[in-house]
Amino acid sequence: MKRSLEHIEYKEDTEALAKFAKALGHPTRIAILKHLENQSCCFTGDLVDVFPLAQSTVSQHLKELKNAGLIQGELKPPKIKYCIDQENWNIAKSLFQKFFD
Amino acid sequence: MKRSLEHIEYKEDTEALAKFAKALGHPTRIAILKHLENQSCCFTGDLVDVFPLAQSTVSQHLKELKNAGLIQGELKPPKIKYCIDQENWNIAKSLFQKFFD
DNA sequence: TTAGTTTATCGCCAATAGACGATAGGTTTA
DNA sequence: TAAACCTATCGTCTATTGGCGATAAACTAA
Repeated sequence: MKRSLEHIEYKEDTEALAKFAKALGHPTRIAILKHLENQSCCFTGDLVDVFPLAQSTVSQHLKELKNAGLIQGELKPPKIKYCIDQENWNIAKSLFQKFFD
Repeated sequence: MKRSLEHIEYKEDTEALAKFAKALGHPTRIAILKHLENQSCCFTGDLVDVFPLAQSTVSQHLKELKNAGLIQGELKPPKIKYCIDQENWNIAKSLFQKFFD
């Protein structure tokens, strides 16, 4: 994008909401989060079994969810346990709530 | 994306939520919608004045919001009046609500 | 009919996203 | 130590996104 440097300034809430929404903007990531809500937590391998996607692809989606703050990874060697990041989850929840009135 | 043809099948709600989220995944579009919530309605030209973006860019964002169903355009020649699509807005609202529990 | 106004679309370009296979980096177990 | 297991990262590819200017399309007003 040509204007990536001379960035438009938006309100903090607007940026935050867009960031969360962007992370939710792919059905696989929605499905991952729904899965995490049910199971409360799970490992990467569990998800690779659930979705017909390469392990690297699932890992990439997890990374994006983690970057958005929606999930967090806990080292349980040799596995990694992913859970909803409850704090940011609540922030996202209230941002969407407020947005939709 | 290599697998765009052999698409994964997700639940209807998952697809719908991802579609709405994707449309919300850009700060400009969030800002446009917030503006529409305040003004209830507005014309393309109004938004072009508000945002430091080319007219074609604003038009493009409006198109994406319309494709997602979040807004609708009403012909008021020679202008076009954009408003929130209340029906789909409520659908989106409840999908996000349900998603976040 | 002509000119002006308003918005959508087209064509282009750079950057990002989404998929994959292959590889690397841990940890556990034999 | 060696082998096995689990996950992240790298490199590559294609599709999509987001920006712009220029142009087209549709309507109004002179």
